[in-house]
Amino acid sequence: MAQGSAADFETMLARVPAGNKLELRLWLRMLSCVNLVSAEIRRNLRRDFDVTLPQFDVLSQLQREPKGLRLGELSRRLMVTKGNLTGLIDTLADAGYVVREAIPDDRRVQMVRLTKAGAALFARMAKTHEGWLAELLGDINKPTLGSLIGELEQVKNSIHRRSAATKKH
Amino acid sequence: MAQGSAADFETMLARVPAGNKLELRLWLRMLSCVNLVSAEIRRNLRRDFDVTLPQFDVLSQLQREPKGLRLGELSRRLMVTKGNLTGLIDTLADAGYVVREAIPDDRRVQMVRLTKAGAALFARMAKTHEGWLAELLGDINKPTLGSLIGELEQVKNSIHRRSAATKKH
DNA sequence: AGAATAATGTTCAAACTTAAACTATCTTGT
DNA sequence: ACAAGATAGTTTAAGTTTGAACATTATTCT
Repeated sequence: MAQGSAADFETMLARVPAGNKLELRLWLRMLSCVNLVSAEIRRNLRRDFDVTLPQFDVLSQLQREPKGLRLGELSRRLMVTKGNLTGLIDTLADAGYVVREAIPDDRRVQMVRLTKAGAALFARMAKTHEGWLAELLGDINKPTLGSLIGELEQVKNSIHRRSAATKKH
Repeated sequence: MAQGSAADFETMLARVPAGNKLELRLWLRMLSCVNLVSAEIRRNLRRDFDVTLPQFDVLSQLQREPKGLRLGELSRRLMVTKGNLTGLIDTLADAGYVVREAIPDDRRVQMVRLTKAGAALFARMAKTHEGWLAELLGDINKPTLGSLIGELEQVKNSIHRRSAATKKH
């Protein structure tokens, strides 16, 4: 990176005062972790594959769906707006990694799927990407990883049930 | 939000295949949680205070430091580039919420601190913000919150020790 | 069928973000 | 003192992201 990057260790430890509500402390801590990992992954993707993180995320979702995805479904999965996705897909389509396709049933929808080149690119990246994560989280033992995954599922479910965006009616 | 927002419940549960490496699953789950909370907080801040999330983050950091912070230090704490911060501070200064100040010792540095108006705005927002988090994470009991905070500190430390950005060569 | 409503994706303006190049200033080593 | 290097913040170009308005196409309700 061109600039001062992630905070140094001492600064980080001072970030979440113990006096605060537990929920706030948990939020700030999750945010730190995600920011740190995102920064590292983005830097590595650019350096090794000349791909941006959002582009990687799109390819990653499409890779799971050989038949392709509608833009709206892709938007929901990536948790970005549809307007954002339009430009992102334009770029990836220009690069030859994805194609848009109409479907006969509904002339409003655009299916998007990986091209051979896109699938090949993602296959190359996926292994490396998994390695970066294994390295970054290398100090965490298996039981802790399992515990975190389970507890964060509770967190995710709580947010889903209680956020305005996903509240039914 | 103008567009389809966060993924629906069923979609989210299907997002992290059990076959993958634990580290990848943990990463994707952290990312989901942070995206969901960020979206909700951003929406609420805009609706109730007409403030963006990045602006809130800046005010939040400055609120802890009555004497102000250098831009570089602020950049590290927020984990954003210094170039980004320049524009962000410009906006907040134009709005009258922060001021830049030179210091006598070193003519390169700019200290930034809250104005009275900025401190007043943040005080209004802080309570509400804490309430949003308490609501979103309302299904998580105290022991789980504590466990997560502790385990995520391990995660943060692992990333710090192992990321290229913070490795001591 | 026809009108009202909903859903899908695009366009647009404004704001955010990165990464790199740059200017100005300070520090270090000789 | 002075050159070389480091540091602080700004500028710039390219790309990302949101949120709102929009056009098009489907669906629902008389």
